[in-house]
Amino acid sequence: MTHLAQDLAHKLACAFEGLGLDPALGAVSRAQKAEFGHFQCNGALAGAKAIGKNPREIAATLASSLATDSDIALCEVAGPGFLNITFSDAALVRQATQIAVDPRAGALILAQPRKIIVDYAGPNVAKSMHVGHLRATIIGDAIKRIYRFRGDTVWGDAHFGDWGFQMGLLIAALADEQPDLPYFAEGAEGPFPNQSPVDLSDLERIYPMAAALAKTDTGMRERARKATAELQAGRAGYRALWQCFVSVSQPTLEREFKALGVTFDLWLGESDADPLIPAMIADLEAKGLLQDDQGARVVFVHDKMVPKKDGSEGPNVPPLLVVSSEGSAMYGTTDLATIIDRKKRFDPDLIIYCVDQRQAEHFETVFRAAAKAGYMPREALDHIGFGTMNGTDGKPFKTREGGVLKLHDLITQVREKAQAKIDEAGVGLEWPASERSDIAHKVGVAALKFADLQNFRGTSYVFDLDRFLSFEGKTGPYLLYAAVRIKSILRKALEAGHRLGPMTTLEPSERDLILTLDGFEHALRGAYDKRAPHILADHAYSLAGAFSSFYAICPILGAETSVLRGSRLTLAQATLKQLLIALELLGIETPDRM
RNA sequence: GCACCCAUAGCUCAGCUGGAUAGAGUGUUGCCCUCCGAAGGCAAAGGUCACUGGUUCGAAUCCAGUUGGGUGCGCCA
Repeated sequence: MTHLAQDLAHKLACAFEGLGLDPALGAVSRAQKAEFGHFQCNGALAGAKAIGKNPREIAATLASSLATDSDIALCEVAGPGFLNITFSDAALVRQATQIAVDPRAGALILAQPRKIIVDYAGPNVAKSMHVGHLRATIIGDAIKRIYRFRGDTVWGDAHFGDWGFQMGLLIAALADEQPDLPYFAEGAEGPFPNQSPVDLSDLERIYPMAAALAKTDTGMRERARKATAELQAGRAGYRALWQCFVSVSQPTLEREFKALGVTFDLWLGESDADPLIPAMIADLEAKGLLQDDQGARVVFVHDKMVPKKDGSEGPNVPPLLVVSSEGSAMYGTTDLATIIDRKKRFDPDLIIYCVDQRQAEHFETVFRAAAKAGYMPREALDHIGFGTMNGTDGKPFKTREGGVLKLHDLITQVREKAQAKIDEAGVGLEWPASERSDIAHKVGVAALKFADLQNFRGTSYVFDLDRFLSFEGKTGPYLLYAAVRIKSILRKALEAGHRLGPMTTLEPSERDLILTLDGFEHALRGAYDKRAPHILADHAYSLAGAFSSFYAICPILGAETSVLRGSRLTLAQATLKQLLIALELLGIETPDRM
């Protein structure tokens, strides 16, 4: 599989090299205007500086090197030294044909695949998911799919938040509320009842209450710390109770992931790393990394000292807190032990953490400690942060009632909106009810995911419910609509006995569509290298747009000749294939009709 | 106090190695369904790229500073 842009860049790179210049100058990009041709190369301008020559002369030399190339219809020097390149229709047709027969629609496979773990979503015990979890879930899922598609071996891990002080809080709060439960009896060894004494709604009521109380009530805080330490030390009653918390939380979380079409290869929890902690602490101690500090045991990871507000000096990066003064494992302890666990189980080349940007410093601390202790090199650990979700007022998002919007409610809303849209448009009234509701679900989830994935992950963004509920313009449903129309055409072609045929003469909109198809690999590589799914989302949108323009101008089934019809069917088929792959990599399912 | 991130059209956002007249969507104003699905297409209007200075033939992009906003800063995760 070759690509027009890549081949062109390669040819220009050779020409630059022939002039004694950096081959990287041969990079090309899609022309920004139709009159500039198909691609432009700006390397002559940058190269001119290096060897002190006129950029137009260099550009002219490059142009003459392409003059005899049969793929190039036109290559001209413009302005101060831009090179505008137009491909021949023969080259475009050849490229479209290649994509049409390639099962990967033009996407290459990595020459050197790696083993990668993607840590994403981060659901927690006792907390149902809200809109804030949306990004962590769907961005991580898209990253996983993109990496896997390009050839890496990838494990997605939910990294279930089932450990630490929050568990102690729940235990202490429940002990206050129902002290007679058998789990709380001193020295109780069990067996304990199979039936959980609480359900998720109990936990969701208890947890915020306990967390708030612990902020003001030192007694509550102490009881929770003690419970945390005892749970981690293995107190049977607490372990049994903790198991209940996990078992009532997990199914609800899995329901949400299923609705979003998100799956995990591993559902490991923070607790799974717990057994490794004692040995890890001993190891850190043996390596001389563990130090006593303010009653806790820490690993210092700073590289310099900086002045602090009280006038004293402190480390520029806070130390990793390994053992609290209560003797409990902390967030960072678990994360460090999880790295050891992952290394042991999977020996990954890279671990990607898809977690809120606000935790950047925490991960930096953990990664440095891991490198210092020799568990994983620093560059094999990467935190992919994303911004917070704000309301239209620019402040952290809240519903009108002032609470958080649950993910389940959001999904329900978009699905209902999609259902209403289908009903109102009167489409498919004769379709089975089950299919109509399935379509509504797919359309709704597509809207939800694309609204988020089209933004660069790094910055905070505004959560506007209306935007998520919009199905027009640059939205998920627009992409589905384009795909569904192609499916419909191909279905009708099949019924009428029309066949796909070789590509022939091209209209301008067809050339544009082919050039867009050609850019798939570039977009995929960008999304992969930058760990930024929005680059792929943008390509999918461009592709759907290029098809829609083509569709509006060029009749396919009603083409003037059967040769032309066959050619356009082939182009439509290639477009559909690539669009479906792109959507799948974004985690968006496409219905057959809508 | 220190550190990191951000500032682009009325609104929500793209802008890849610095490159030609800064792009989408939405909203506003037009036009297009006797013809493959109008959740669509075509077009117009709309920007001192927060501000100032610097580097460069050339800066939204790189550097410095200013202003405005966000986030974080050891015993929550």
